[in-house]
Amino acid sequence: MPIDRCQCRIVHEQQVEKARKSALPPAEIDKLAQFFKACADPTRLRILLALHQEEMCVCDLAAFLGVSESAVSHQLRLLRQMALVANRREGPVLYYRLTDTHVSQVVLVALDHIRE
Amino acid sequence: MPIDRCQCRIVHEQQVEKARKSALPPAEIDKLAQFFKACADPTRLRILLALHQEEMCVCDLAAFLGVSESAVSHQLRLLRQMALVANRREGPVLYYRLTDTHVSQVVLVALDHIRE
DNA sequence: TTTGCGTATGAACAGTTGCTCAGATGATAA
DNA sequence: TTATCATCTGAGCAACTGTTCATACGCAAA
Repeated sequence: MPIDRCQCRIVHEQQVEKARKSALPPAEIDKLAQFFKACADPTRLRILLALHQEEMCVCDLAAFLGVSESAVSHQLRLLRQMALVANRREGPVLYYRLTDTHVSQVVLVALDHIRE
Repeated sequence: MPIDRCQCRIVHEQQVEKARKSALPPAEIDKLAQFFKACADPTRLRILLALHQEEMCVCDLAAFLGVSESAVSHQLRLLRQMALVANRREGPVLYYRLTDTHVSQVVLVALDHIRE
């Protein structure tokens, strides 16, 4: 019987209907959530902020962050899958960089928010 | 002995040093991560997007989202603690709204990113 | 004060996350 | 080929997250 989980009697039908009409498709909501998840970890944030300055290899990032190279590699894979970073091979070394400016933009606006 | 966890011999000292100098303080990194965590859940994202249109009460949000009012209330508390939403009481009803435009801005830029 | 409604809260549990460890790639040089 | 280096990957586990359930709170009308 819990089909409609809201047991309230007073529901502003118009507002709910309006929200339903302008809602994004579930697939897009999930993608958005995934994107924010990628930014929602201190280690990954520091990676993104570091790469915002210039490209770096896994080894450098590990030294900068003070964590194991394995941990960095795992995080970079996640960021790669989300298309936030890309890499370039030079011999045995992989240099990572941000894929586009959207990432920096998002982080900088968020920074404005928490600083205000 | 694992003070310096990076066992690599080739570390680009200059780049690491540059990254260290321009790094944000840990407190700010954590705040940023918390902010993104608040956006990193489909339910909370849908709440934020709905409130971007107009203010809504807990009951309406529950109906719109198709989840229990308790679940909505828990999520709203989190968003309140992160100062992403604020509320206004009218009798027994609490109407929630976004606190500022930064949230919408961030979400919209992120949307651009995933759509490109 | 008592009742009823909308909302808030704490405990508890399944699912997820980020790390470490050990081993496997792939490129390069001997 | 073999050895070495930088990096990647899968398994495993402690810590965290989002939901449900039961209960408590706060306001308004009776």
